[in-house]
Amino acid sequence: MTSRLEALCLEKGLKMTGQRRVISQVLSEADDHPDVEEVHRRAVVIDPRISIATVYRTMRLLEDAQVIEKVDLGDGRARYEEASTDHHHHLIDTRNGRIIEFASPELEALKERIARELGYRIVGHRLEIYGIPLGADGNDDADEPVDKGVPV
Amino acid sequence: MTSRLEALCLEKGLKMTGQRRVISQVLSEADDHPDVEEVHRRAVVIDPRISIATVYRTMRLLEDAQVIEKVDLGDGRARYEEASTDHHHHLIDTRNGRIIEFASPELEALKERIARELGYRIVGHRLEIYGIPLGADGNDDADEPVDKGVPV
DNA sequence: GGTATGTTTGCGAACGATTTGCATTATGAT
DNA sequence: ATCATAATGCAAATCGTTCGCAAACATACC
Ligand SMILES: [Mn+2]
Ligand SMILES: [Mn+2]
Ligand SMILES: [Zn+2]
Ligand SMILES: [Zn+2]
Repeated sequence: MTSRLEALCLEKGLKMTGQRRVISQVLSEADDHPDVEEVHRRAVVIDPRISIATVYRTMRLLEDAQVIEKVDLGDGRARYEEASTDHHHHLIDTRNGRIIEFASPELEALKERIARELGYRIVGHRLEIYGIPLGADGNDDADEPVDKGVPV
Repeated sequence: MTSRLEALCLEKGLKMTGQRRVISQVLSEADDHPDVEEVHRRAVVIDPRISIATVYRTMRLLEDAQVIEKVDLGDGRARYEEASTDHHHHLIDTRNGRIIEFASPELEALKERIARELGYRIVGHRLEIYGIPLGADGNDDADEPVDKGVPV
């Protein structure tokens, strides 16, 4: 019954409350990039006495503890994913918000080289690509389910 | 006396008000990536009867007219630069916020290739690198002037 | 140059995402 | 079971940004 993230939290010595357990479970079961409202929505299904403020606080806690990572996908809100996933970036289908994950060693190497040539050591970076499927010019299925992220 | 951006606005047939002239001048003279508050601060020096709301509205107008471009550098606010500059990305010095511009044809090509392999046509993309100078481990001059952007 | 018409402005209020103060409740260690 | 400390819920505050509305303005027309 203890979720993957709950175990991680215990390892890190975080005090485990009921709401933290539920949020950990929600995040463990998520295979997409939910924002805080979405996490709250899913958490409330499991236990209705969880406030949005607690979700905000817990997300920050888990982020600080490096259990989850914030992803900025360009819409106004913060989205999250498990930190244990391999490093990757996101291609956002602008027709419907669907997110495709990808990794590229060449890209990582190139970015290192660019920074080095500018005399810098990289401490972080961000890359997103926005696109539409090849050969799709209309805005078909503009209302399909969103962010069925595919694990990298 | 008519600034570069003011000329552009006239070409596009925008109604030229006093405040739009001033904001155009401020943006024409900027060689960095000011946010709206900063544009307002600079505008007020030239003519004190310019409200922040008008700056917000004018930035959006100029962005829609493709006279300026919004840059998201990861701090909470929107920053802007002239749209006429060549395509480039930003390396942010995390010690002091200084911004270094760079362009990389290899990077652009690679990104195209990645998207194509995923079956997508790119409609936009974003990349920023955060770093500290090679051989700088302390946080020296953490309060120097910020964002002396170097034209690409 | 005056005048009508539609735009733009300034102000403050509204906004959406996130954080925070504070009184209440729960956790984990005795 | 007790207790000190940390976490929660709620509402109010914050930050960047947008919006409604009445007043001021730009431009086209006489
Ligand atoms: Mn991801
Ligand atoms: Mn730039
Ligand atoms: Zn990367
Ligand atoms: Zn690029």
